[in-house]
Amino acid sequence: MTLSYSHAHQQGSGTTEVVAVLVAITDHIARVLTVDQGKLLPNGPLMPLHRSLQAGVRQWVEEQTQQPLGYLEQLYTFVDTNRRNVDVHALVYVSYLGLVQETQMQALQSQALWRNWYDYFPWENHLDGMPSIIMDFIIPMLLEWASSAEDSVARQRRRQRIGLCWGLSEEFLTDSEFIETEPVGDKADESREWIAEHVLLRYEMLYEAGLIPEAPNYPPNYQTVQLPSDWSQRIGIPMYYDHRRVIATAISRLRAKIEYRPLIFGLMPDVFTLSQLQQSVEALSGIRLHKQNFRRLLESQNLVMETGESSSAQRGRPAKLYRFRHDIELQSLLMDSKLPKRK
Amino acid sequence: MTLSYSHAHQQGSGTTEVVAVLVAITDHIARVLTVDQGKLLPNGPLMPLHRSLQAGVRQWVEEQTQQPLGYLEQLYTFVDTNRRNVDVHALVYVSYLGLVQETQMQALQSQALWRNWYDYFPWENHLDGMPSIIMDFIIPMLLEWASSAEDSVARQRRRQRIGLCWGLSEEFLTDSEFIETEPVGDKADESREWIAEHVLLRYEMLYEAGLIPEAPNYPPNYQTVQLPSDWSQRIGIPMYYDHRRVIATAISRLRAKIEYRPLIFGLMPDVFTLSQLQQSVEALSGIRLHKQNFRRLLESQNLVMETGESSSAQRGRPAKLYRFRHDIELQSLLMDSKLPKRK
DNA sequence: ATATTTATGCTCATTTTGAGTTTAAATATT
DNA sequence: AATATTTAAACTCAAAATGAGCATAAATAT
Repeated sequence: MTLSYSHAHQQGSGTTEVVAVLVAITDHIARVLTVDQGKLLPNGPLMPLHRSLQAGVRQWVEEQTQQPLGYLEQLYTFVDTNRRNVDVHALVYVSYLGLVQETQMQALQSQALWRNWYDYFPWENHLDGMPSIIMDFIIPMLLEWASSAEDSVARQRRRQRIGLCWGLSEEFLTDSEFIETEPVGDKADESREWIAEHVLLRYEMLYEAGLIPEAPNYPPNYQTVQLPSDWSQRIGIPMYYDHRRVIATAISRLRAKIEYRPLIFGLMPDVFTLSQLQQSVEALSGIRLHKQNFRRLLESQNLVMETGESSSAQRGRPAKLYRFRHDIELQSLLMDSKLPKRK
Repeated sequence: MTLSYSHAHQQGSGTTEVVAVLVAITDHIARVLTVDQGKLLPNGPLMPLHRSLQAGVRQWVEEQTQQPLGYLEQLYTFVDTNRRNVDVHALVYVSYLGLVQETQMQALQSQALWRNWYDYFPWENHLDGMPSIIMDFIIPMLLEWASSAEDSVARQRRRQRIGLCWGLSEEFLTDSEFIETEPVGDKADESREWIAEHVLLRYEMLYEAGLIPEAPNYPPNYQTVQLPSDWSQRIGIPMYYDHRRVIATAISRLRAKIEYRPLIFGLMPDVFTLSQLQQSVEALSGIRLHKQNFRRLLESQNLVMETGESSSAQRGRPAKLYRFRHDIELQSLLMDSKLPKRK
């Protein structure tokens, strides 16, 4: 099979494909498994022999990447009307999120590659503070886009959306002359809250504004705007089809769900320190957490137990080693919920 | 088209269908729109002319029920390997959740019918306390099922699952002789918490235990069990294919999401009292809420505004009338999130 | 020896939550 | 007409959860 995966499945008689976002953490960096020089996610057609969608995902992922998988959950189903089979039926593709433990990572096929997921979404990495690209480029571009709307209501709506998606204050976004009012600097940084799990909303806003190479209206044609010549570098690696949107969907789901379900299970080795655990959660959420409160939360959840041993630390005081309590696996998988209690 | 919908689409060349769970509230009762004597959800094949899955859903629903729809969100994608097209490809069907305002409900086609959703899930209605069917029949049957497992580990796991899904205490479920130990009565009722959004988990447990007519292993063949002769009445109305599971998925999603997104928007008339709003939320969640705290939550969210008028009450003090603040529609659609704040 | 680094235990003010009580304004009953 | 009943809505209060910080412990680096 020397064809690139981007064309290998075009001629199938079926109309359904599966596509997988596999996630693992190595060197405190969240990564996704890609094929075809990082331009595609593992994918393949659903075949008559597959007894379920999951079975299809597992077969194609293993065939294309040699990577065995554990936890797998369905994400979203897309239709691509640009890709049709011989019967002119549009292609339907069902996306899945999979988690891989570092210790389970396999020697991969040549085409398969684990990539830092922030290579595709540079603006989502706030581990060292808000990346400069947001205030330097993204927000000014988006404000141009907002100003290019038809009527003033639409303009105001877009500005409001920008503020909510990117965690900026209202005043900062009120009518156009935002440069003259104030030395902006730190004022904007802390005004509202950056919500980590809004990955998909942010991606879709950039897409809608024509700032993403995959978008049909890229580059945008607002009156005054000029994209920097190296824009396509700065805005992250483009992918074929809508695979970048699929990754954004996966990150959104993961960031949202990790707050109320112990999905992090599926990404950690058997034994770990609490700092390693925290760093893994931070790698996913893209923001730093308060160490003491993180530990308090963990204790209250009763998810981990000490092994009795300590890590042979590199620098400071050695940390105790922990493992997940697999006896409450089920409970934790179920645990959800906090309705305003019944009367 | 005189064929029942259950057979109308069998011969299509495509392999993808859409199926919709439309929800509305009338007389303080949550209802779903059904076709074919309440045995099916509106559904139809995805066709080449449809430019999106949503478009397919809208077309088929309007054709089969005359019901126009507003809010629509994707639920989950299933595969039915028992239903295959001419190319032997298994049928893939994508399910959607739609919300309909009472004022938008249309005169329906003869085959279409709005049904109380608790007709399909009698055990999910806790508006007048826990329904007796749970303690009288469901739990004893499920404990039989747990006891029928291979080894003692599996038995204990099943008992634990039962407790978590149905909100029962651990002690209540420890080894088999639960009848001899205590007069059970009220002890079990309050021991743990009933989690409203676990609708799907509960349905799937009943299905797995063979207690649901749709299940392949129904009726179950545990040694001692005998289902009451009117069991299939008590356990709710069966549907064709897995459409009951699709409804369970929809209720789960709705109950979970209503806690952090103002989906209730899509089910209310333009103007309403706070009591009506609360009764609608209760109709969905199946449990009663604390009135004062419900109002406090609403105020803090800033979702509604007074109209200035009052309702001409039937009985007691007239209530103020409110409407949703459509100016913050976007904000509310976005609003999520509560990560343990970044350091 | 002393500074630095990492881990971990503990405190404290603020906010959120669960669960009342009290007062108001209408209709129903005697 | 007087009183009970019903629904609405304002306010109180204790317990729990949350955000943020200080203090101490146990290792390595200078």
